[in-house]
Amino acid sequence: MDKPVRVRYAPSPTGFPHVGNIRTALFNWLWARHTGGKFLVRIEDTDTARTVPGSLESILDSLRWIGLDWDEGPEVGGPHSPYFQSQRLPLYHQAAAALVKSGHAYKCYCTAERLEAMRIEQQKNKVPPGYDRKCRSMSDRERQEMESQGAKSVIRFKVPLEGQTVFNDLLRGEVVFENRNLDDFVLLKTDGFPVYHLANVVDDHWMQISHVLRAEEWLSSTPRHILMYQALGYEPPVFAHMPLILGPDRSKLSKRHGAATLTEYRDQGYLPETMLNFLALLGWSLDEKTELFTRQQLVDNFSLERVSRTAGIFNREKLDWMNGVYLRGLSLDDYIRRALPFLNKELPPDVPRPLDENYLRGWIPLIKDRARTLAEIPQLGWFFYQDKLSIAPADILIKNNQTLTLDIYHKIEDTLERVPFNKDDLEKEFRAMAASLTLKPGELFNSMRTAVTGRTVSPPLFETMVAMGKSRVLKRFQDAVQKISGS
RNA sequence: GGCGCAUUCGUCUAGCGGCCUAGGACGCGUCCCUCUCAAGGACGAGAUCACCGGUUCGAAUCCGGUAUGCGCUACCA
Repeated sequence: MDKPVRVRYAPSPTGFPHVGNIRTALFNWLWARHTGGKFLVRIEDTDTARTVPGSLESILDSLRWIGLDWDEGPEVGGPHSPYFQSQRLPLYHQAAAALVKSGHAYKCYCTAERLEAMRIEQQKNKVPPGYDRKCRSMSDRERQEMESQGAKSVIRFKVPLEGQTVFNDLLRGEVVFENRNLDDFVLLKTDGFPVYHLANVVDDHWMQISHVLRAEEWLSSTPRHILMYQALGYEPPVFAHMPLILGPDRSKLSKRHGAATLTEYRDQGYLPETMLNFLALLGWSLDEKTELFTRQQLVDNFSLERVSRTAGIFNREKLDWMNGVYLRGLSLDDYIRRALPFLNKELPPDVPRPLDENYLRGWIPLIKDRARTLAEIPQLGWFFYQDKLSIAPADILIKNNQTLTLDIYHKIEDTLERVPFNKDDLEKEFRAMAASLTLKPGELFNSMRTAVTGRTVSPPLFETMVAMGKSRVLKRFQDAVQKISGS
C-alpha cells in the first residue's frame, strides 16, 4: 500500500548552502537510508538572475563532505534525468498549458509597473497585498487584443475564491488555509521559466517523490501546492515541515550570520562526523540522553516522529565540544592525516615541507587531546618549530630574582647534558633539583616551560622536551640564559 | 496589517494525564587529579514548564483565549 520512499533535496544555486540547508538535506537522506528508499538531488535553477557561480559545486561539495550520497541527481543521473530544472522546461510548459486549458490558470498581461503601483496603493490603503486578479476575468476578445499587440504575459493560477485548503503535515498535524487569503500566483514567468511552485510540484510528481521534507518557511506556500496537485490531477506527497535553524539573533539563518556555510566549518577545522552528528541533533533526538551517534546509528534510529517542531539556535559552543570529542577519538594516523592540510598552511613558512613525519608523531600526541578544531593544531604546536621565542621576564624569573634564576639555569644546563633524555629520568632529576633548591616543583617547571615553549601554558613539560629533542631544548635554554642576563 | 507555525534551564533538548519536588547535554561555578593547560572524575547554581482561564480526583502534558517570537505575504527560492 505504502509507496516506496523517495525523497529529495532541492536546492537552488543562488548561494552557498548553510547549515540549515544541509540539515534539511541530512534529514531527507537519513529518511531514505533508514527506510531503504531513494535520495535524490534536484537543482532548482529557475531564477537565472540570481544564480551564483560556484554555488552548485559548493552544494555538491557540502553533501559529499558529510557523506550524503545521492541515488539520482547531478553527476549520477537517473531514470528521471535531467535533474536540473532549467533543462526540464517543456514539462512545466505542458503543465501550465494543461492548467490553462482546464480553466485552472490564465494568462496575465499586467506589467511589472502596474503590479508595482498596485502594491504601493495596497500598502497605502492598508489592504492585504496580492494580485488584484485584473486579467482573471478577461474576455476572449480582450485576450486576442493583447496577443495581437504582442503583449508579454505570465500564467497565473486561478485560486478558488472560497473554500479551504487543508492538508496534514506529518509534524504539525492538520493545517487549514482559507482560499480567499491566497492570491493568483504566477506559474510561468515572461521569460518562459517556471516559478518555484510550478516546477516543484511538477517535478515532485514525475519523480514520484513520496515525502516532501523541507524547511518550515515553505509551510505557508503548501496550500498553493496542494491546489496545484488537485488541479493537475496529481496525488500529493506527504509533507513534513522541518524547524528552522536560527542565527544568534533568532532570525532565519542567512549570509549575515557569518560562518554559516558548511564549507566554512570544514575550513575552520571541524570534522565531517561532528557536523553530521551535530546537525542531526539540531532538530532531532533519540531519547533523553544519547548525544553521540555514528552515521550508522543515525541511519538505524532516525525517525520523522522524533523531529522537533520548534526552531533552534545553532550552538557554536556545543559544536566545539563535540568536535573535541571526535578529535580525541581519532587514531594518531588519522589525526595527523586530517591535521596535515592545516599544518602545511599555518606552520611557519620557513619550516621545510613536507613536514618531518617522525617529529610530528612525537609532538602531535601531546596536543591531541587539547585541540577542539583542526585549525587549533598549528597554534598549539607552533613552538615545536618556532625557535625564536619572545619571553616576558616575569614568566621566566624564579622568585623574581635574576641572579638566582641565572644560577639555576646553569644547573639546568649541566643536568640536561648529564641525564638520559627521557621523560621519567628528566622528571625525577628536576624534581630532585627543585627539592634541593627548596622550590616547589611548579616554580621550577613553570619557568622551564617558558624557556622551552615561550608560553606559560603547554603540554606536560618533560614530554614536550623529549618530543622536541635534546639539541633543540639545549638551544632554548641557552637562549633563555641570554635573555635572563639581559633582562 | 493579513495568514500560518511555534512557546520546558542562557543554548540544544527529554517529557506525549499520575513515574516530574521536570531528566540529559553544552556552557558556567566549586572541588578532586595535577609542573601549567587540557582531558577525566565529583558536586553545584540554573526552568514557578510564556500568561490567563477551562477539562480532570490529578496537567508541562488535553481545550480555549491572550502575549511573544519566527515564517510567509515577488514574474526569489
